[in-house]
Amino acid sequence: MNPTIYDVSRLSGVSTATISRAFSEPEKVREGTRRKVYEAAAALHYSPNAIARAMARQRTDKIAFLICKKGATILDEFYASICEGIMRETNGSDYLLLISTAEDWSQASATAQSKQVEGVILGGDAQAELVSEFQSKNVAVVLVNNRMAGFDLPCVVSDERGGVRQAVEHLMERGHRRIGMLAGRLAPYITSQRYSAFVEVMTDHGLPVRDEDIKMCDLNIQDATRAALELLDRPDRPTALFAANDIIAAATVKAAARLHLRVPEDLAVVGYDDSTACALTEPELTSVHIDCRQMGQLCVERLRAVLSGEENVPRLTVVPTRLVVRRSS
Amino acid sequence: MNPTIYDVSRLSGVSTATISRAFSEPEKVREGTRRKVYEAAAALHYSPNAIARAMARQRTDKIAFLICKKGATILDEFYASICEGIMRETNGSDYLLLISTAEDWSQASATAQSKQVEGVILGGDAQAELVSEFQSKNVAVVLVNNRMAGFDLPCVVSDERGGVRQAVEHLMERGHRRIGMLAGRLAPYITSQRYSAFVEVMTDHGLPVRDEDIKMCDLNIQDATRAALELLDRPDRPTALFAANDIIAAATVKAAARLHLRVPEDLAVVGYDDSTACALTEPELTSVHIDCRQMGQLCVERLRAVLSGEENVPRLTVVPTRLVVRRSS
DNA sequence: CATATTTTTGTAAGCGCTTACATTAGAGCG
DNA sequence: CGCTCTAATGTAAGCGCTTACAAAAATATG
Repeated sequence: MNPTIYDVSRLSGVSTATISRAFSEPEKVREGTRRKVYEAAAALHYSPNAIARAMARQRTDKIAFLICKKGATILDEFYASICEGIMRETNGSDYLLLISTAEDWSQASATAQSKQVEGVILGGDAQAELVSEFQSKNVAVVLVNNRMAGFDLPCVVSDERGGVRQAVEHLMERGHRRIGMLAGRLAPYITSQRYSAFVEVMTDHGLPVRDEDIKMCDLNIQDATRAALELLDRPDRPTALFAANDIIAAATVKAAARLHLRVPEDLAVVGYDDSTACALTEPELTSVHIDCRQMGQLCVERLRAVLSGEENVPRLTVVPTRLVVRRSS
Repeated sequence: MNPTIYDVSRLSGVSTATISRAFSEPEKVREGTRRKVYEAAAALHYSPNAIARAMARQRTDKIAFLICKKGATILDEFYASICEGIMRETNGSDYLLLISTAEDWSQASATAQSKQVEGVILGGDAQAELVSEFQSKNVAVVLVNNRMAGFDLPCVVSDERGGVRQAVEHLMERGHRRIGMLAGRLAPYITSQRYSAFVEVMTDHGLPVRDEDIKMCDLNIQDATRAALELLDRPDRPTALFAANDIIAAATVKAAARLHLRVPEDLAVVGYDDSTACALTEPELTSVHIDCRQMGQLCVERLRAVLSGEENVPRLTVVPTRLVVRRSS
């Protein structure tokens, strides 16, 4: 059996109340007493029992990172990186982090409720119902890489439009005027952001956005390869391609190889996410780097702020991106 | 405030003891009573408070997946997949899963202690000290993809030797007799397993293992590319290469492209792990698939068994691998 | 030095469950 | 129908902390 606060009390001759204070608000106990307490605690290898503490305090200190998406999730490098950031920020703290993936919101909500979570960071395509559900149960919510109209909650997002701008303007600087895009389907928020930003940047620079230079594809390498081949296998093809993510960019490089196009001489390619995939292709991919770790850390900060009842927690936090130039452009 | 067991008691006219039983051992309460309880609970949106339950039961139902490795961890597809399996198996259950990475064992141990974990699944290169520490604190331990001499605990590993055999014999079937290997440094257990298995298989088939056909490299694409170039850039090169993992295999494909060797005609390549990297290279990589998800699930099963005091929990569980043949061989 | 004020410490009542033990209801039987 | 035996239910004492409130000690004040 682990030692309890009573054991420490007996050994140190100090009351349990004071011992409790010595651990949770040390400034409220006098130097000498505090020392006695710590010594006794050390001698007994005592450390406060988190369960009992949670019980008495009526708080669980549990937060969750919930990825709402079908299929592989934590496997997705993007979410894994955010997760890493969240873990980093959470590790030393009192918070207990619960990581979970949920396919539908009722499952997510059930999990959160039964595990007594006080706050959640929602990644992926969280539906509005889920958020309402949490709010009605008084669970704090922070959204990551998503935004939701009609809800008043902190969101942490990467600067998608800025990232696209960096990528596309980089291609322009390299002299490209005929720039196409391989846009992804299926990831509503991100996809639409990247596509519309692309159009915006092109327009800003007075370049035409031609229908035949734009293709949509699913976010897997097979379909992306198919789309890339269609887009490239004609004499009148663009000289540069902006891919909505690195997987699509890698597919583009493969398609180029099959068509005997040299990258970057015949075709420049820029990806998005700066994932490990970038290093694997020949040549390596230029890509837009997202600071996922920082996003994760920021999420925890926001959540902590909400949970501790701070006023004026920022509603929108935009994390800047950075272009990493490699050999594909 | 959430409803408590007393509220349900009042509404249903049943004692708290019976209500408690209705939730944790329903077979012990009579049909009619049980119905009354559930109805009242539903009306109040009651669900048992896990904290209080843990407090009373003197069990936390918390388990942890601890990845002991420096640097990126959850980002590593291999661990992420295991993690996925663990989450799957854990999700519906009463267990609360804590996922954490730790660079050194004292940190790991501190985390586990302060979070009141009852059992841990240790991934990565856990040191013996850490295991002793846990055992002395009565925390159940299961090892994944690792084995530790001198400790009596369940281990779940993939069949490394079998996987290597599948890969190498596949190359032999394709007619290769001059087979080299790019072995990884830095991951003690796995690296040594794969290397020695390679030597074993070659020897079994009466093929020579030539020093100049074997190279060690770090597990990153740069160093692997360097090693692959060294290995391949000579007239007397092997006709097939077995890479200790997919990253190294991808590097090999890159090196081959730079040397204008056609894959698989001039050089066959087989990787290991069957990671997403396989699909990204041109041509796609033949690789050995590890069923990480199943490994994760098995870990939870073993841990559950140990925690519930079962006798004769299997000490070693070997998960079979499967060769996935693609265009690189 | 006595008194008022502030700081530190102690006492004890919960927090929401579980469970050993006591009690009661129901079943089985002569 | 009265008795025994078993199954179902209830009573109440914790689980290890926190914290409101009371008491005591330290410090400041006249």
